[in-house]
Amino acid sequence: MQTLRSAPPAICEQPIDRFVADVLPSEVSEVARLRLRELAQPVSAIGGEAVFSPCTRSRIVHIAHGSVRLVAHASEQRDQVLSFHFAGDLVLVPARAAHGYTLYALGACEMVAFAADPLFELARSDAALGHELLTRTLRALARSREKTIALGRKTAQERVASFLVGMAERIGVPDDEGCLLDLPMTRRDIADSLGLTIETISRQLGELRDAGLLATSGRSRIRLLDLPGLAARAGHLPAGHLSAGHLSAGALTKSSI
Amino acid sequence: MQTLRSAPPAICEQPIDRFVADVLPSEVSEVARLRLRELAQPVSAIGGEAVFSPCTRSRIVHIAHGSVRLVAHASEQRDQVLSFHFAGDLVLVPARAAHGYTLYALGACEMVAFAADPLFELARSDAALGHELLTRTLRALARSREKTIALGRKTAQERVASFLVGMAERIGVPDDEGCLLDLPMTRRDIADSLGLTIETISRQLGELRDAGLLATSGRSRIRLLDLPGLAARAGHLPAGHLSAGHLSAGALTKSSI
DNA sequence: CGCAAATTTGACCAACCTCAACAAAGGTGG
DNA sequence: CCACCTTTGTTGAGGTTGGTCAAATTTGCG
Repeated sequence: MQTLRSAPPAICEQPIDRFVADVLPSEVSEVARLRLRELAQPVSAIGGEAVFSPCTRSRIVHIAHGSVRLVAHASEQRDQVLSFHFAGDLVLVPARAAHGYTLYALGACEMVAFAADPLFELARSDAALGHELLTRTLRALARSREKTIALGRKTAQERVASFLVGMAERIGVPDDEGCLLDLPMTRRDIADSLGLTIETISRQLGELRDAGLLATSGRSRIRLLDLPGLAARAGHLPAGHLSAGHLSAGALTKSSI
Repeated sequence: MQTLRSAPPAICEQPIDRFVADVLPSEVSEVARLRLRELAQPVSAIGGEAVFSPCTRSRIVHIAHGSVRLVAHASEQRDQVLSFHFAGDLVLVPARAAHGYTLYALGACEMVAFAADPLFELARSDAALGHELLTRTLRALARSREKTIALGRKTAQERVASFLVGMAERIGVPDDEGCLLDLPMTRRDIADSLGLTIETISRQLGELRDAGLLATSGRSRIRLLDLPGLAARAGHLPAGHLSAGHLSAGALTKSSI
């Protein structure tokens, strides 16, 4: 991956190189690569920091290291977390419209940001880049729809179980006795993501613990002891006959807008 | 738009031609057009009919005439309407994954369906088609996020007001005294879309009527008398300083996946 | 070790749901 | 064109889930 130009002495991989490796398909034209490097804008943030406070122009952000939450402001004191994103993901932060949007770092983050419009313009002429953006946007849409189902028609317990199963797929570490989760977000983040309160999150986690489905240790460590049991409580269809389509569960494991 | 091949004697426009006119950018290559005609699958449905009952392969459906609702089945007796779509829109009906999905006609419908995979494959080589699909998918994502905000953090009244404002933008007919809506969906459809019950929809419409914001006549006719007032009750940011970005409110008016 | 922030737990409350009865709409057949 | 009838929508009474407020407890950092 010889993509460095004026190679800065890097201890670890530079965010821009991580972006190239993660997002650019090998068929992307050389001219598009150069244009992307022109548009790329490196961004760092520390935990809790608002990356695009009042986001005035839509942006596409690639997460090289760390994790973030994308928040919509429904009103004073009412935030809705639209999505969580981890290293390797691409996030679309929309410009203010009917609501305002902000991207917050959940911990120290290294990112590469692009103004959305020139990026989409570039995709108009480069089919490989366009296809990559389309694929990721479709994944984001699938996740957003899952969230719609959860918020519209699921109980508090089902929402929490869905959240845990979803996080297990994305950042869970397989383990002899289930799956280990080290959540970078607080209870408030989870509550604002699931349309609940921190108290309800706490109570539901307690119930799932009492039911033997998980064990907690400290603030952020959760061991999932019975993933199928959790999926059942999440109101998911029984697994096993999932189709192998373009957007099947497996395809959703990594990276999305 | 000379896209007819073996011109069938058509009284009105054929669905496939409507699709070509609505969706295909003029730059789409001739070879891609031919391939699209191969993949296209005309579909008709009457009101209430399930178009893809248990949707096994992901599909992209273009609505030539009529309107539809995309439904996710959270469980027996618990449906969530993910989106409504009208003539000119493109809908992605996902294959069964964690939940099952079905597309229902809201009235008599003429559509053109595609298996999603070959369509995306075609977009991989044709940048213009890819860009069109990307643009529409981004709109769908923006709408889905709006719904997430509504379901996660809005009261029943705010949800109903948001719904009305959104429908006004899509199918409202401007009128000397506000905006006239002729809703093709039932109260149940609205309830399943907003994560509420039909009784709550009815009561909230009653309150908005008593507040002088709208007038109803019959089951489906609603006259919106005070759009700014409704937008305020919807919890929207005050209008006026909306950015002109790729996905600003105006750009969302028509067509999406 | 001390402390501020995060989380848990408990008691109470309200928004919305459930169940039930009623009214209106609008299609059908006479 | 009208009476009937089914479907859809409205209204009311009471229950439940999850929210609110407050206090106790834990975490993990300095």
